[in-house]
Order: sequence, then C-alpha cells, then structure tokens
Amino acid sequence: MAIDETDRKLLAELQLDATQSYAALGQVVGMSAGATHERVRKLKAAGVIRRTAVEVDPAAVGQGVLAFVMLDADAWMGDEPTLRALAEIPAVQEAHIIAGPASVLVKVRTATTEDLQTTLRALHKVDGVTSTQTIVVLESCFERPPAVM
Amino acid sequence: MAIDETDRKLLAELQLDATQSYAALGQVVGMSAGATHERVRKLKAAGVIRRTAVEVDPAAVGQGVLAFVMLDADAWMGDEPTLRALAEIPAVQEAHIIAGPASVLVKVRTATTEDLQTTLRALHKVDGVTSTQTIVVLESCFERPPAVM
DNA sequence: ATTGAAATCCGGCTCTG
DNA sequence: CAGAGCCGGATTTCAAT
Repeated sequence: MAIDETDRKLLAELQLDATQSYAALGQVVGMSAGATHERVRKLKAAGVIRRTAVEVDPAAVGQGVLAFVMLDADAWMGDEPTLRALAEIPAVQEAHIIAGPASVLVKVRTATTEDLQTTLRALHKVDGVTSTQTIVVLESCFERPPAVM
Repeated sequence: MAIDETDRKLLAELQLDATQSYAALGQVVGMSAGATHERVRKLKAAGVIRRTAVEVDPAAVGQGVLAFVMLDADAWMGDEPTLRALAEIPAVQEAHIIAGPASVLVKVRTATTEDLQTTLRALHKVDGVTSTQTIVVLESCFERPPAVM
C-alpha cells in the first residue's frame, strides 16, 4: 500500500492516542471526519495498522522484571515446533532469529527474579538450545512507538 | 491498585482489541456494560492502562530492519543528558540500562542496513559511549503483549 | 435509563489520469 | 470518461453520567 504524508501523520497521532475522535484527527491533517475515517479504514484493511490495543504498565500486572536472553543452539531454531515451544512460555514476549554468535534472542518479563530463573530453566529445555546468556534490565529508560517515516 | 481476576481478563481482552464495545467486553467477564465501563475507567485512572494506541506494521512504514545494540561506556549513562541524546535518535525505540558487560541496550529500527549504519554512527557520538556491539535481527518470530498474570 | 456525542453510511462534487 | 478522494448531512450506535 502507498503511504503518503497524511497517512504518516495519522499513524503518528494514532500511536500516541487511538481514542480521539475522527473529527479531532481530521483537524490534525486538515480533513473532514468522514475522509479521515476512510483513510484509517484503509490503513487497517491494508494491514498497516495491525490492531488497536491498550498499553499496560508491566509493573502493575506482576511483570516488573525484564530481561533479554540469547539462546545458543546446536540446530536451526527457526522451525515451527521450536518456535511454538518458545511461544508456550508465557514470560516470553518476543522471539527474534538473529545474526551473530547466538541463534535466537528472546525478550522476557516476569514478576520476580525467581520467576526469571524458572523461565530460564524452561528455555534450556527447549529442543536444540545448548546454552543461554541473560541480560537483566535494571531500568527501562524509555519505550516508545516506532517513528513513522 | 489491586487487580483482581476480572481486571486481568479485561486487560487481556483490551490488549488484543481495544475497539470492542463495553457491552461485548462485559460479555467476556459476565458484567453489564456500565459496570465494565467503570472498571476500565479505574484501570486507566490508576495508570495500569497507560494509553490506547494503534500497532503499526514496521515494515509498512519503512522500518524493515531491526537490531539490538549494546553500548559500552566509560561513565554512568543513566543521566538525563545522555538519555536525551539517545531519545533524539529517531531510530532508537527502546533504551534499557542493563547489568552485565555492557551498560545500555537499545532497540533500533531502520528502513535499510545503510540507515542502521548511520544510526550506529550516531550512537558512537553519544557522550560516554566507547564501543557498540550490534545484534541484527534476521526474522522476528513473534511480538506479543505481556501475558497479564 | 437518558442524554449527548461519535462512528458509520450515503449521495454528490471535484480533481486527476 | 472513468476512478478515486473528499465533503456534508442523516442515521444509528455507543459512551458517559
């Protein structure tokens, strides 16, 4: 889909606050509410907007500990069963196949460091994983939406 | 704030789809639309729900390249000026102070690997940064909302 | 339950290819 | 001439109290 400057502005606004009315959104880009609605509808239909969701404070829901774990493997980990095994660990929020020394990088959130340990044990049990290297986050300085270019 | 089982269900639903009506949400937790509305209002007021935003496909807006960069520093990087310098680099989406060999871990999204290189150059120029170690993501297997516990 | 606002739908207009 | 995009109003649904 072709994204123009108006779409970018809409996306930037909607990443900050998706609750505002189409009339207010229209103000920002200088269009009517109806036309704005149509733009956003198309962005959703095209998959540019994947979904609209609330952003929850992790600490408030028992996820105060954040860590990144690099997984080394003795085989290719990009296959379905392996990824499903990772997805079945609830603490695992993201999984990325990476270039470089390790094979997979996962982002993990838990309530306590003890739960983190439990998660690491679970990661070790995943087929193909030979070792893990954990980076514990002391403080998240900021997490923000992608700058729409 | 105290979060009960009903709140958790609401949060889980709203993380998947924040566009549904309070009537539909109420169905899930077995409550009236009005009562559901009140619950969600309190969750927002308490900061458990930080905001509601659209989730944009990074590749669709010229952010197809994802990398994690670990920054080594010769001084403490947790100060305001340093963090502001990081925040001013648009490609930097997240910054975390970490335990372990490096000081800071940043998540970076760019359109091309060439832009990634530009970003790395910018990171090197940040005060206190002595070296960087980059992990390029070949494929993101999944990125999902935190499992509300 | 009631009020007010906002999303959604529709017909007509304009500009462009 | 055909198509797409935008506007403005009418309708209905939903949020808010």
